[in-house]
Amino acid sequence: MTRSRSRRANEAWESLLTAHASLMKRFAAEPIWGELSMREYDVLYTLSKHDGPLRLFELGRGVLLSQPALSRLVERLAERGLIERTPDPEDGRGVRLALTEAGRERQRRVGGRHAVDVARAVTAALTDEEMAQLEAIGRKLAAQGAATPAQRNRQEAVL
Amino acid sequence: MTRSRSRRANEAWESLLTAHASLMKRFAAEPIWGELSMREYDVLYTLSKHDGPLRLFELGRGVLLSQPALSRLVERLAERGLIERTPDPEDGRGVRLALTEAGRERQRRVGGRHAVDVARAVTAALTDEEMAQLEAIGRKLAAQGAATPAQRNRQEAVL
DNA sequence: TTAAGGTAGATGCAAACGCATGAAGATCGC
DNA sequence: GCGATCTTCATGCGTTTGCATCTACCTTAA
Repeated sequence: MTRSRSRRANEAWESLLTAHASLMKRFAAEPIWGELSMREYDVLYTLSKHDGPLRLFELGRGVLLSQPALSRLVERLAERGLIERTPDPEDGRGVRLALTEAGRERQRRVGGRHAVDVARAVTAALTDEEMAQLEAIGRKLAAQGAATPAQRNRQEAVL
Repeated sequence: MTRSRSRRANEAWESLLTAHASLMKRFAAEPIWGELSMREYDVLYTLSKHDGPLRLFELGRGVLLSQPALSRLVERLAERGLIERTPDPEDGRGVRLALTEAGRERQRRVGGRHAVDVARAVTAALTDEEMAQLEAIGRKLAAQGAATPAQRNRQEAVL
């Protein structure tokens, strides 16, 4: 790999990081969250995307949080009546997580307002083409991040 | 604004979020960080990018952390001898932050290893053109996030 | 069948975080 | 020039996080 290609990769990643931090701060400052933290909303949103119940470790893939922290975050949301936690009948170790009706309603309310802010910020900054590019690029990067070390080794071996 | 344009904006943002979480997890799992947390490294890196000393609130713009949390993170790094904190002669309220020699050396060591991982992941996922697109898109989004509410109002008034 | 190793989630505990607030200096208006 | 307001950073305090570890269950193979 050329030196400049590595450098460009790092610049692109730093650019993504900066955009992320900058916009996250802006979104967090919006007065739309009510009693929810952004992390809590993230969990409710992830559950709302999938129709069936999710396992804790599946939820963990999408959330930037340690397993114990996520376990307790879910516990708190369950105590507040937004999530229902039931033992998984197919795996005695597991838990099945699903939104309660209150949780679903809360996600919709907050999510609707948040989507407006996201749309405002992103459409103000990007053209339609750039939005499409970002979506495709994000998808590729996420797939790369999700790859297991073994898969990555195989991938490297091919190069 | 059309409904689908808003929807595309949200999909693009979600794509960025997913990529961010996915790759951050992967990078965090790499055994390169030594005694540094990624947030601590982020601060050291930000200081290393600017040659002159930085004010605390300037540092805060780039870091996704509350002001008190950043204040204490800097305090801990100063206690460990990686950052030097001196009162700002031009503003009695302020603090000037700079890397010590040990801090600079530590940033270089860890940063070098981290850059290798970033390059591996990003170059494996993206073409050169996509990397360039991501860099440009991130720059635009960051600028949008950094705009003050007043600036955004003016911007909207024009539309 | 059962022992060995692996995986899912919970818990103890110290460290770190966010919110609210305080202290001290800067800035603006009259 | 001086009080009112704003800005910058620090601190008290309750909450949340991460690391290490534990328990319970699943899986594999002899």
